[in-house]
Amino acid sequence: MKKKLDSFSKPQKGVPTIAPSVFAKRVYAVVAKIPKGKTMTYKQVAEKAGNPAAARAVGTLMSHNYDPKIPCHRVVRSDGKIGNYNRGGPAKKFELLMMEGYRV
DNA sequence: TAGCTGACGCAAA
DNA sequence: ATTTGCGCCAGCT
Repeated sequence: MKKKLDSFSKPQKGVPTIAPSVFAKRVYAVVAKIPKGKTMTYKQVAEKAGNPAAARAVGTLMSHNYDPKIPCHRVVRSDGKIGNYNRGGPAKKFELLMMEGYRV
């Protein structure tokens, strides 16, 4: 009994892993640093990542990122809206934010 | 290499 | 206050 996890241990090519770009790593680091109960806008994350105008790029990276270490649900839009979510849609994101203490 | 798309942002109407 | 258009960068075909 030592197999089974084989397919789970190795990197699956079917996973939409994003390119290991420098900017991407910056974004991941910033998002991972977001404190619980707080929310950052894509613009803020982009700015911290080093590109204040790469808000779109941040969203693109998040959409391709499925890493649980990246609480992308804490990243919201500057309009005050929640934005999108690749793990169940904006509804799930809304629940998570409320669960963590997000208030309008 | 060039073009299109996209979890955004902001300005103008 | 809401809707439309344009610009932005990164990634994919």
